[in-house]
Amino acid sequence: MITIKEVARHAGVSISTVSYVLSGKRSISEETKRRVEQSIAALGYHPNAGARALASNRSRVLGLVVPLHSDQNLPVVMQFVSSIVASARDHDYDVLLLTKEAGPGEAHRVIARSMADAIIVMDVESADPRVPELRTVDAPVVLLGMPDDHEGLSCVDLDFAAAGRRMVGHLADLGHRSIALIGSPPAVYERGTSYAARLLAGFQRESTRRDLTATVHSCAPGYDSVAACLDDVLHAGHGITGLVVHNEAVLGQLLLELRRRSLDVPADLSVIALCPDDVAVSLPVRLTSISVPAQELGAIAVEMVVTRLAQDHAPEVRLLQPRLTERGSTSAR
Amino acid sequence: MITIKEVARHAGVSISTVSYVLSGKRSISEETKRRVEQSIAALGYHPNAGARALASNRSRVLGLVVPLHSDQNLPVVMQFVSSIVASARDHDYDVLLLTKEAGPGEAHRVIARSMADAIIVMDVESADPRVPELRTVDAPVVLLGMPDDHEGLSCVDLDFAAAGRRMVGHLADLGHRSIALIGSPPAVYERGTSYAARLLAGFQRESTRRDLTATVHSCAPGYDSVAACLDDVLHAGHGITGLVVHNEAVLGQLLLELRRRSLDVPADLSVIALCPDDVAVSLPVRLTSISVPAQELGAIAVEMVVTRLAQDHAPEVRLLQPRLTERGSTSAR
DNA sequence: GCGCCGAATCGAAGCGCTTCGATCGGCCTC
DNA sequence: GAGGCCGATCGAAGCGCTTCGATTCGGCGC
Repeated sequence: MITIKEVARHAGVSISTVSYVLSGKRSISEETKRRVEQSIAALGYHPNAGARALASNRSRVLGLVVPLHSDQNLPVVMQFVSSIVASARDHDYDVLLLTKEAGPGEAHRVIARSMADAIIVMDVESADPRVPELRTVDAPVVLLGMPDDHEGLSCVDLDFAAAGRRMVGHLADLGHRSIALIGSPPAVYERGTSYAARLLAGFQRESTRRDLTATVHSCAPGYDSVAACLDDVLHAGHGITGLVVHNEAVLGQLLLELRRRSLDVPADLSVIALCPDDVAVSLPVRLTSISVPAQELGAIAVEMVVTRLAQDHAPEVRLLQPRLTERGSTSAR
Repeated sequence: MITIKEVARHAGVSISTVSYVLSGKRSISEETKRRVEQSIAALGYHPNAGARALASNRSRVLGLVVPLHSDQNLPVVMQFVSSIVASARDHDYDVLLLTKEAGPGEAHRVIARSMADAIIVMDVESADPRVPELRTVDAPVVLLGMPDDHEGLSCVDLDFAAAGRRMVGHLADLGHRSIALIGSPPAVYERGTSYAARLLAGFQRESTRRDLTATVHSCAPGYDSVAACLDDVLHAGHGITGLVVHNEAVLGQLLLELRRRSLDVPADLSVIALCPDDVAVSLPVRLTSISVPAQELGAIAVEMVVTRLAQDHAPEVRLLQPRLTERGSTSAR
C-alpha cells in the first residue's frame, strides 16, 4: 500500500505538505503542488479512509436507511436511492446501506462508531416509530417524508396537500362538478402513511372550497377489487366526470377496466393521477399527472445533510411544490 | 466520545485487555471479562470504526455494486440487495452502496482507500465490460451472474441452462411435442445478457434431446407486441401446446391476451415460466414456475466473500440448481 | 527447591492521516 | 537597515485502536 509518506519522499516534501496539497487547507506554491500531484499519480496513491476518518473525525460517509421490503413503489424507491447516491458522490461522500427492516438502532450504531457522518431516512410515515429514536442520533438526520411530529428533525417531501388541491383545481377549472379520489389500499391509510393522508386532506379541502361533489374510495390492487371500486365510484349516483388517482399499482388495471366498460378517457371521464412520469406515459392512455420528483427530493436531502455537516443549522422542513404535466387524459366538461 | 481508554480505566485494566475482551483473540479470565463488559455497557462504549480499520487493516465493510437504473426486474434486484445486506450483517459486515452506473472504477476506489474489504457485483452480463477491471481489484470479488470469461473470478448464479432444460423436460414429460420459448426482448439478447442466452441454450438442447418441435420468440413488452408475438407463436403451424416463458414483464399481458383469445390455461395451452414466486402466484392464472432464488444467491455471495476474507481461496463458480414449483398451469396432453 | 510452563495481563509500538504551532526566507516599510 | 509581515513549508503530536513481545504468578514435575 502506498502511503502519504512515500508520496512525500517521492516528491521531496514533508508529509504535511502532501496533506495540504490534497486538502487545500493551506496555500502551497504552484511548483510544489505540481510535483506532489505528479508523485501521487506516478505512485498511484490513494489516501486510506480509516486513517483519514480517525485523524479528521469525519468519515465522508452518509448512512442511508432504505425500505427494502417495501410493498410500495419500487421504481420510486430506486429513483430516490439513485439520486441520493449520485448527489452524495458529487459532494464526495459515499453511502452506507442501512435497512429500514433492521430497525432504528442501525442509525445509532453507525453514528456511534463513526462509520457515517449523517443519516438520511427514506419512506418516513406519519406516525413513524423510528422518529423518537432518530431524534437522539448524535449527527445530522434528514427524513424523506414527513412524520406528524417532526419537531427537531429536518424533512424533505413533496407537498402532497398541494398536490391534492392542484389536481382538484385542474379538474374544477375544466368544469367538472363531481369528482372522485381513488386512493391507496385501506392498509395504507390505516398505517397512517403520511403522504396518503395529506393528499386526501388537500383533495377534500379544495373540493369543498370549489364546492364540488367529491367522494373518496380506497382501492386494493387486483382485477376484481379494481372493478368493484369502479362500481362504487360510478354507481354512487353523483354523475362523476373526473377521477383523481393516487394509487399507482391499480392505474393500469383501472384504465383497462374503463376500456372494457367502453368508457373513453377523457371523453367520458377525465383522469388525473399522481404517479411517476414514466408510468404516466407508458399506460394505454397517456395520463395528465403530478409526479413524485424523487430525483430532486433525493438531491435536496443530500444537500441538507451536507449543509448541516459544514455548520450546524436549525431543523427545517422543505416541501416541494407539485408540478402538473398535461397529457390529454383530462378535458373540459 | 467514549474511547477504549476510558473503558480500561473504568474497569481497572489496560487498554489491550479491553481490546482482547472485545476480539477474543487471547484468553481473559471470566472475572476480568465480566468487569470489562460491565464497563462497556455502563459507559455506552462503541469502538471507533476508523481507528479499528486503521489498526487492523480491515474495514468490515463490503462494497456492493447495484444496478440502480436497471430496466430489469426491480423486485428481484431488491431481493438480492436485501438478502446481501442481511447476510452481511449476520457476519458483522456493513454494506457500502456502489452503483453500476458510476462505473467499475468505484470498486477500485473503495478498495484502494480501504473503505471496503471485498466487492460483490450484481447483474453481471455475458460480455460485461466491467469484468476486466474487476479482475485487477486487489480484494476478493464475487459476481452475481456469470460472464462468459470468468477466469480468475468467483461467480454465483442460477443454473439457467438447467432451468431451460428442466422446463422443457417438464412439458415433455406431460406429453407435449411442440413447444415455444417466449424469451426476453431482442435488446436483452443483443446485449448478450448471460442468463438469457444460457436459458435459451438449455431450452434448445433439451428440446433436441427429447425430439420436440421447438420455436423461439423474443418479445418486447407492450400490449401490441405481446399480441404480435402470440400470433407468431400460434400461427406458425406447429400446433404448439406448451409455452416456456422467460420474460417476466410480459407475463401478465400474455395471460390476458390468451384469455382474450379464449385460450384456456392449461386446457388449451400449458404455460411454465421463470419468474419470482410472488409474480407466479399473483397473476390471473397461478403459474407453474422456476424462480430465481435471490435470497439464497445473495447469502451465498456473502458467504463466499467472507470465506475469502478469512483465508485465500481459489476462484469458484457456484450454479444453483433450479427448483420447479407446480401450480397447475401445465397439464398432460 | 528449582526450573519450566501456560494463563492472564500489561506496555508500547505502530497503523496513515490531519492539524497546530514553529520556522524560514524574502520583501515592504519607515 | 531593522522590524514586521506573509506565504510556503516542516515537525511532531495526536486520533483510537490492534497486536506483538514482555512480565508476572501460581502450579507442576522431578
